[in-house]
Amino acid sequence: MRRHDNVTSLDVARRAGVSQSAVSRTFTPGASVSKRTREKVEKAAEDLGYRPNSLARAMITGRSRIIGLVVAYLENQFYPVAIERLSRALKDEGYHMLIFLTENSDTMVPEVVNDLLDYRVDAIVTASVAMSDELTAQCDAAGIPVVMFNRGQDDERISSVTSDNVSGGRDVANFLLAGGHQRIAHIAGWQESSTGRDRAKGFVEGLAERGEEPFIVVDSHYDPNEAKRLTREIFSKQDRPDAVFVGNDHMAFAVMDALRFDIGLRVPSDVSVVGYDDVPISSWAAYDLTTIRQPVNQMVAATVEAVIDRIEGGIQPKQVRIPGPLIVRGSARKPEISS
Amino acid sequence: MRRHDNVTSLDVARRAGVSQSAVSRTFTPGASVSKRTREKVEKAAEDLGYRPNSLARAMITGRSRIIGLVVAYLENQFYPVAIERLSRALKDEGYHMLIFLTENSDTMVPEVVNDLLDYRVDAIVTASVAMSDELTAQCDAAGIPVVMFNRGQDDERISSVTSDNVSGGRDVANFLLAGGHQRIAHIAGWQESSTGRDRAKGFVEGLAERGEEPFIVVDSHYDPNEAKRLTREIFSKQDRPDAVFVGNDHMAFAVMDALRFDIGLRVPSDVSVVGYDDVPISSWAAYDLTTIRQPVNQMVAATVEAVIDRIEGGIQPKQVRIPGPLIVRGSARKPEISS
DNA sequence: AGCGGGAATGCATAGGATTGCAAAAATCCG
DNA sequence: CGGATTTTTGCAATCCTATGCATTCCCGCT
Repeated sequence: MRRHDNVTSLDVARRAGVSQSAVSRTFTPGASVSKRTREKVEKAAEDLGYRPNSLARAMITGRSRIIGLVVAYLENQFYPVAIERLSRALKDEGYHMLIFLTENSDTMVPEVVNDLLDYRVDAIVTASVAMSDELTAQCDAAGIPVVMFNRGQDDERISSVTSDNVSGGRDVANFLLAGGHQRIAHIAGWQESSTGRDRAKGFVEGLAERGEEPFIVVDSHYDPNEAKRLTREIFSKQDRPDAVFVGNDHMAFAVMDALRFDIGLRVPSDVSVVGYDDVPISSWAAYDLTTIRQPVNQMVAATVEAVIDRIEGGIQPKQVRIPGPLIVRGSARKPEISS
Repeated sequence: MRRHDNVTSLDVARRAGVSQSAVSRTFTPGASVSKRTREKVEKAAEDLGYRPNSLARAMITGRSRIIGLVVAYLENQFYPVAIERLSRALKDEGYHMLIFLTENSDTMVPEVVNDLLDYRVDAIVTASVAMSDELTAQCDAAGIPVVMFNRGQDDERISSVTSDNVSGGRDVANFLLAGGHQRIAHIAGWQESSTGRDRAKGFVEGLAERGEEPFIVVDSHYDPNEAKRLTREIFSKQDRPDAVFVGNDHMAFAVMDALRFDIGLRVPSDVSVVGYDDVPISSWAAYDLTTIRQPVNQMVAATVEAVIDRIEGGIQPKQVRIPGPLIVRGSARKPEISS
């Protein structure tokens, strides 16, 4: 097997007739090198095809410039889109992303986090994944900041970035009430997750403020198949809701399919449907889903900021909550315009 | 700023009363350590919370156990799904994924690849991204194997894994002809990409074998908006196709939306639509898309195998092409069952 | 008891870069 | 032009682990 003798800074140094330090310095922004040596080094590096070894650099500086991303699943389009933005934003800051897919379980997450710690990532971003206290402590002890994306957390040691799910839920309640709906069901997101809980909470509160109660609230565990099953169950009875707020868009599509194709109801004339996220598919004509937009760009920006702050500035963790607007489309009856 | 003094193998060695080598050996599978020292070391490591530093290990072994993934965009659900599978499969083999999102351009791809080379990744997997000859040569010189996922390549130095797009295209042609369609359009994938070309080629050949010609073939550049525009253009004329084969599912959805909601045609009674990929959305009732399945699992398995072979075995690059079945659903008129 | 051989251990080096420190060179300024 | 700075430069130590080699240990066998 052919060994590819990597060209090192020493090789470059020899060829350029300078010390190895000089080479290092030409490739370190802000280091002190004269124009002449820099040119010599650059020439030699070019000739030899030299590029600094990031791993060696990471070893000595103690920064890998790698961010670990832990994400549970990508079927819900919200995450791929967010990851895409996140990756781009981090690249602009000179960071790279080591990605891990995992189940949101008590056995897999620690395993994955250990792998990340082994790679001495500079920070960990979790998306749709919760961290146990134990794990949090472990990262904290290792001095590795954790930022949770789209999942809140009471633990003060962890930064989190979410949209304002409570007010989002409340907005949905108000919108549906304004549309004259009487019997509003909620197929809620996973009640073990902060997003699921908060959206449900805001929604129920919103109804309560107007003296109303939800027709029913059920936990879908963020599983579209489960959501479908629940839809069939709830809507095939005689006394059925006239509107449903679904915990996220991805499930809302499944719900709409079930309503239209399994049960034969029409949206929105028979039932109004509202989702949460505003993923790209929501604007597709087949669904045209009214939903709360999660401001992905702002959320990503906040995440990157939180990450960088903690890595470079040593700033304390913070909890960011960004409000998102209601996007009115055709899947839910609209309120009469009151003059 | 507090320095988190990382615990090193030396610390563990001291505490366990053994040499640093012994520590290293306990954490290296297959190395020669007695049960007694192993236990002492494990105990000490546990106490101190020691975990071997992957970066240091990578430096000395020359393997980072990191695979670089370059992918152009994640809106097309085919890629997130594939990435998810890929990540899991690689993890099982002890590899991790450094992910890069890029445009499929001549300026960005080299930039990204350089970043990857800097991290001394063990291999590069590209998804929906083409590599210039120059770049290929560069990776080759660095001894880093490249595997292209879902994109073919003439260059023998690169492994590629695709489905059999030519035969897939042909199958579509046959299916639509068997369904009695007379005027079949093709809103093709990007003709600069092998997938786009091959699917179009197989389709046109398939028609030709039965003495037919496509109604029209246009290049959508894999852009759903462009596909929509083309759909409106093609189908709003008097003399319109009675079927359309779309270059991938993601565009097929856009096409169906345009047909139904912009033009007011019905699928499949007015127009049959066939896609390519069989992403999860295709089976959603709202689209119920007839399509060619890309066998993601097999493709991922082949990709992982190709990667590992080249890293560990030094096997030569190879081109893998896996056939995928036609999945018949409701978006295209079905052939009469001939007794 | 003595010997042979495999297993276990430790020593020391390597891997490729960054960086504090001190020496050398270049620059400034009166 | 000489001394005082400032800028460049090189030396050498450091980051953390893997591993070839030499040595020691242990065990079984005659």
